[in-house]
Amino acid sequence: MASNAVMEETLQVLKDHKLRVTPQRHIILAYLVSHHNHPTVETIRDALSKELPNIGASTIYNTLNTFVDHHLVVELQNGDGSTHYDYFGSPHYHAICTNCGRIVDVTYPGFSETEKSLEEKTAEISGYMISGNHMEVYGLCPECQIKLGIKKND
Amino acid sequence: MASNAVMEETLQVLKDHKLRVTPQRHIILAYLVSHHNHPTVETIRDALSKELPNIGASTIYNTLNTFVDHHLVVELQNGDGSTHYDYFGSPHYHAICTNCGRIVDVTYPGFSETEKSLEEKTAEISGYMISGNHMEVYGLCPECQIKLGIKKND
DNA sequence: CCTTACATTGGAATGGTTCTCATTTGTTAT
DNA sequence: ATAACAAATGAGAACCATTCCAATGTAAGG
Ligand SMILES: [Mn+2]
Ligand SMILES: [Mn+2]
Ligand SMILES: [Zn+2]
Ligand SMILES: [Zn+2]
Repeated sequence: MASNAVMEETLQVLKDHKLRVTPQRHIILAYLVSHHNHPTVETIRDALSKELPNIGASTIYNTLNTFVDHHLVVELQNGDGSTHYDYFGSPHYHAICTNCGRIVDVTYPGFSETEKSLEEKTAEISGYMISGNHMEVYGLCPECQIKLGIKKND
Repeated sequence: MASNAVMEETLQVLKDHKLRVTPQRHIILAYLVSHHNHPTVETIRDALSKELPNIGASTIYNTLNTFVDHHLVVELQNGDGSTHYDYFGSPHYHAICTNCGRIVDVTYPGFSETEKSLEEKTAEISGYMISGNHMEVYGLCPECQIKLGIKKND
């Protein structure tokens, strides 16, 4: 279960975004804030089965779509057919395993400059009024490298 | 219809990748090489209805998935629910309109360095063995800016 | 030309996501 | 506190992009 501090924080986030505070929204957001596992709707439903035993799948979809609209949450695909969700509290991007689908967070000093530069150049060239970006990197996670018997430098 | 030169080029591409040369593959690849409209499976099916009146949807999916596996083609989502496909002849990324879904190609001098740097840093930090990346930028296309009556600098 | 491994076909199945609508609930104003 | 209204919820049905399957067709090598 989410800590008291997380519950306070998420309550404030909902209020800041002028979103109606329902138990479902509060609990889902608290779950996302305290878990960086990039869950699917099913994963969330299972994880919250104690706190919200009767929640409908549509409510989870509605809630997550609302969070996405408010840029609280981002959507990710890893090739397994379902959408993964991620609370976007601090800027980062993702490395996605092409073998097992594992998604890990990545950032580095200077990443936000890279981002900003990409957006500025894109605006200049395309004429789009930029509102955001997604960067993803694909490859084999360390575990799959071992599992598949692949040598790094050879 | 695709030009003679395109047909020769795509034939060679298929051979280079040791892909069996079927009319369906050849025509689909030629279509993608000569159109940068980021089509869906339905778009492709409609566009090729003269040349391939009896092609099955599963054949188009199979073909495109094969091309994706061989890194000839990349998949894109623009939020309309279906996957868009793009022949990836030269390195570029995409600006996607959040209002109408329009996808345009972008590149700039130094882009490949940005890409390479992102991949190297990701490998270092995550331990993944990198095989590729996707970068996308979101915003309003020029047409939608006008349609929605949005001023750029104000 | 024969062989065979692989590709195509079309229809059915799948499954993630959205839709519908009756009911409940949160919020704001009185 | 209460009332009134808009918005959210949840169960199930509907949707539809994509995959699966078994039968048929065909490209490519010998
Ligand atoms: Mn993340
Ligand atoms: Mn493109
Ligand atoms: Zn993996
Ligand atoms: Zn647009």
